[in-house]
Parts: sequence; C-alpha cells; structure tokens
Amino acid sequence: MRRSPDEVCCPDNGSPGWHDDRVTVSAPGPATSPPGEGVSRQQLLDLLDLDRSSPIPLYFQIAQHLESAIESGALPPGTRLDNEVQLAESLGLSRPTMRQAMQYLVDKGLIVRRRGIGTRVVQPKVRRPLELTSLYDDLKRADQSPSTQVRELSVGPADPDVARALALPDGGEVLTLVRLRSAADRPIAKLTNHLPVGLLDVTAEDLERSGLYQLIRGAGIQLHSATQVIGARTASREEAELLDEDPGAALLTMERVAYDDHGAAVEVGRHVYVASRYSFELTLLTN
Amino acid sequence: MRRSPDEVCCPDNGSPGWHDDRVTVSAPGPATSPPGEGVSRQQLLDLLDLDRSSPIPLYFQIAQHLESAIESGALPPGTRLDNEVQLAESLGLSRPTMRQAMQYLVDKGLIVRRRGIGTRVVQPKVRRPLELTSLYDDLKRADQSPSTQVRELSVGPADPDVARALALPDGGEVLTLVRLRSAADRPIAKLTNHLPVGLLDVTAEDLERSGLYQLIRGAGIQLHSATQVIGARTASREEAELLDEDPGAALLTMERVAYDDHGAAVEVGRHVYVASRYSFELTLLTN
DNA sequence: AAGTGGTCTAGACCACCGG
DNA sequence: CGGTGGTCTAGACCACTTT
Repeated sequence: MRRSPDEVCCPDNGSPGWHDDRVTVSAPGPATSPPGEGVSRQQLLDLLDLDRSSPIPLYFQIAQHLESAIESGALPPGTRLDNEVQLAESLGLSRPTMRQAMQYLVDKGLIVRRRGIGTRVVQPKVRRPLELTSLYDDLKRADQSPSTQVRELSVGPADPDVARALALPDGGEVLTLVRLRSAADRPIAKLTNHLPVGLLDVTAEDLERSGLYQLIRGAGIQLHSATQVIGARTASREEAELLDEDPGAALLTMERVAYDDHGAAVEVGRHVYVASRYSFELTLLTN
Repeated sequence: MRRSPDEVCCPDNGSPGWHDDRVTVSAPGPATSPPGEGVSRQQLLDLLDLDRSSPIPLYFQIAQHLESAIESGALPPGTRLDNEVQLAESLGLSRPTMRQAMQYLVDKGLIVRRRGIGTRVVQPKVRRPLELTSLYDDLKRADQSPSTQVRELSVGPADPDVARALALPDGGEVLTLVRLRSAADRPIAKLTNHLPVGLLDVTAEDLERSGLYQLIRGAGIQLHSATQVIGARTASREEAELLDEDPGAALLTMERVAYDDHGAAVEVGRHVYVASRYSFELTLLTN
C-alpha cells in the first residue's frame, strides 16, 4: 500500500531578511530562474512527482510525501510551512485539495495549524495514533524476534459471555485459538481469541507466521472499530508456570471486541500479558 | 459548548415499494404537498433550524443535530441516510458542506459510508473515541460520587526523569501534587502529577472540586496530545495501606506526558489504580 | 444503467492574529 | 493593516456497487 519514500527536501531556501525558518516547497518564480538549469525545480520534481493518472488521490500523495519528509527529519519539528494558497499554486493544485492533504496530517497529529498564524510541524513526541494494536507487529517493529506457539485451534460451543459479545445464540459455535507469544525466548503473553465459525480459515502455520489481524484483513474483512478493556490481576499458579513467572506476579489483561463495518462483532480477544515484560503505549490526540 | 438537543426526527417516511428503512430528512416535494399543511416541513424545521448567522459552522450544526439524533435513538443503528446530494439540496446547502458534516460523523465512528452503497448509522457499540481520560469525569459520569483528597501540593526540584520529560534543566522546579481519588467511599487511585512552575495556579480546593485537566484547560492551555504507558505491578506495603488493599495486590499503572500545541510538555502524571476496582476502557476506530 | 460516495476545481467571504 | 486558516459555494468527472 505504502510506497517507499525516495524524496529529498529543501529545508532551507535561505530567503534573506527572514529570521524565521520557513520552508518553501515551491519552484522558483519564472522571472528569476533561467531555463534549462532549474536546480530548485528539480528538487520540486524529486520531492513531489504527482501522478495525476494514478489511482492514489492527489491529496494522499501529497500527505504521504510530507509525512515521510517529516518523519525522516527533512522537515524538522517547528518548521513553518507555507500557507495553503501558495503551496497549492506551487504544486498546480486547487486550494481544497491542498487543504485536504494538510487536514490529513493534522488528524495524524503531525502538523498544527492556527488561524492567523500558520502551519508548523509538530514536535515529534507524537507517535502512532493507536492503530488496532497487534502485539505481533509491535514486537516485530521493536526487533524483538517474536515467536508464536499455537496451543489450541478448535471449534466448539462458545461461553455465554463470548456468545453474547459476538451476538451469537447461546451455545453457538466459535473458532477458538490460544496462542503463546514469546519475545527474546521468553513468554510474554497468552492470547485467547474467539471468532464466529466460517469467518476465517486459518492453519496453525498461518498463525505462527503472522498476526491475527493481518489474517483477518487478508480474508477481506473490513475492521471498523474495537472496544478494549485493560485491567490487571495477579497470576494463578497455572498462568505463572506457562508464562515463566512467579505465582502472584502482576499480569496485564485486555479484553477486546472488534467490529466490522456493519457493526457485527468479528472477534473477541482475552489476553494476559506479563507485566514485567510488557506494557501498552498509546498516543492520544486531544481534538 | 454543546447545545441541548431538542429535535425530533422522522424515522419512517413510508415510501411504498421500499423494504429498506431509508430515512429522509428532506421536506416533501412541492408537487404532492398541499401548502399550509406541511407536517413534514415542520418536522424538518424542528430537526434542523440552521442558523446561518451563527458563529457555529453550518457543517457543525448539522453534524451535532445528526449526532444527537443518533444517540437519542431517533436514528436507530442500521438506518440508511439519503445520499449527500439530496440531503444537501433538502437543507439548502452545497454538497461539500453536507459532506463535511458527514465526514465529521465518520471520524467519530457514528456512521459508515461505502462507495456505491450509501451511508448507514453504525451499530452503537462504539463509544468515546478516547478523549484525554479524566478519571474524575469518568467517575462522575458513572455516578460513583467521586471524591478527591489532596495529600500534597508543593513546589520543588524535579526528579531527573520528570525534568527530562518536561524538558526542564536538571533540578528545575516543578509543581507537584498528589491526590487520593475515592469512589463510593473506597480509595481507587493515587494520582501524582508534576507541572512546570507558573503554568497553573491552583488551590487544594480547586483540585477537590474538579479534575486537573479541566483546570488546565480553564487556564487557557491548549492541549494537543499525550502519550500514555499503561502497565501493572504489585502493591508495596505502603501503597496497599493507602489504597485499602492487601500487599501484593495487582495495581494498574499509568504514566502520561501531555503536550500543548507548541509541542511543549505541560504535565507528567504517574498514577496507580486499584486493579480490582478500576480498569481502562477505550474505543478504537480502525481507519 | 442507475445510484452512490470519492475526488477535484476555481473561485468567494470571513474570523482571527500579528505588527 | 496584511496574512493566515476556516468556511462555503456550484459545479465537474470518476470508481464502485447493485439492478
């Protein structure tokens, strides 16, 4: 989905008389730029090779370029962006399209806009706006060499609680899977999931190779939302043994119900994490 | 900010030949509606008395009306909305404005739109898109009669960790406040916060009457984002005594750093919650 | 083929903020 | 005062889904 970033940016145009660190993405005016040389024009083309024939929307192309420019440090925090009218003109776009791109970045928390002031790149404290957390992806990103052991993969009648959460008749059949997730050769979580039967067709090998959510999306299921409850309790003797901890050790618990676009419950998860080796990190945007 | 909802809606227009439950917000066509009677027209006016002279944007007025109509059950889950062109025309608006209103509701998770299909009210599983959680507000909403006891309110040099989080010089001065939060006459959390000095001027009475975030916003500070880390551990003897639990009981921990629009750290919180009496609930939209 | 939302354009007026 | 983002308009073409 996401294309590899290969753009270079121009973090300083050296406009005389500005003690501000404004960044201009525009090509130089035709009056001062001799034809055939155009270094800045080339920078512009490198930066933003908009493809109007691409199925990727223009505003999204712009937003992605700016996003990777920000994350790569080419647009450091505090950098002031030109106003939308100038940027739109520079890129040969209408103002609403440019605006849509910038709004996308505002929603992602990457830039801040203030009326009468301007647009600035935000301090890089903000990270992931909390996607549907996949422990597997989290660990892989942290390079913790995660591994998964499938301990159960079965079909059977659901618990009353699970049936209710999935809006199934009492005793309806569900696919149950229990996985033990480890990182750096130590167990880190016991993951228990329930799905309505027939929704997903997976093998233990699939589950050991990729995260559950990746498989769900791969099956063409559009996830829409999820509610999570995060709590804590102490480990029972069995849990402690499984997770290589002492009985009474603190465990993080998460119960999650995920819904698709139609509002139908797709998945119930009941997970326990070793608190000494795992914690949830999340970033909120306070809009 | 939010105005009280007083609108009524028309959940069934009874179009013959439709087994679908489409909802029309539009006034009746002038051809079939005798003048002077206009029940549906009155419904429309009740539903959406757009005020073009109001400082509240039109799209926001629409979105709020629809939002309260959804939450009040006047637009039940699964209800199909008319397409944006018709809705815009019915309300005397341009399509982009109508679209902006609907996009707002999509971002809030209240409706789902699909190209070629239409727009439907989402199943009401989704709730708060996780604002900056205020335990105080949470409890008040749940009618748990919360109370706050201020146990410390002092100014002094910051811990190295806190100073780093707030981007202060080592040993810089911070306002430290420690609160014990109870609900239903039992302690539920110990809240420790650190703020740069001079940012906020509060008394113990203020803190026992309202939540910290309310006070911060009241001081004109624009919160932008926050990062939280949620973990768990077992209670020490002192903590157990303070929180009316047994030593070794499971505690939920949260560390939070909040930032303002300029990216400056505004507040650090280090809180512990009694796991047997509190858990975090949050809703994610998977966009 | 008809209906839907997704995208894009080229303007306009306004509220807010700084100097 | 000039510059900024916030809002709004009245069109247009397209991609997608269903009939």
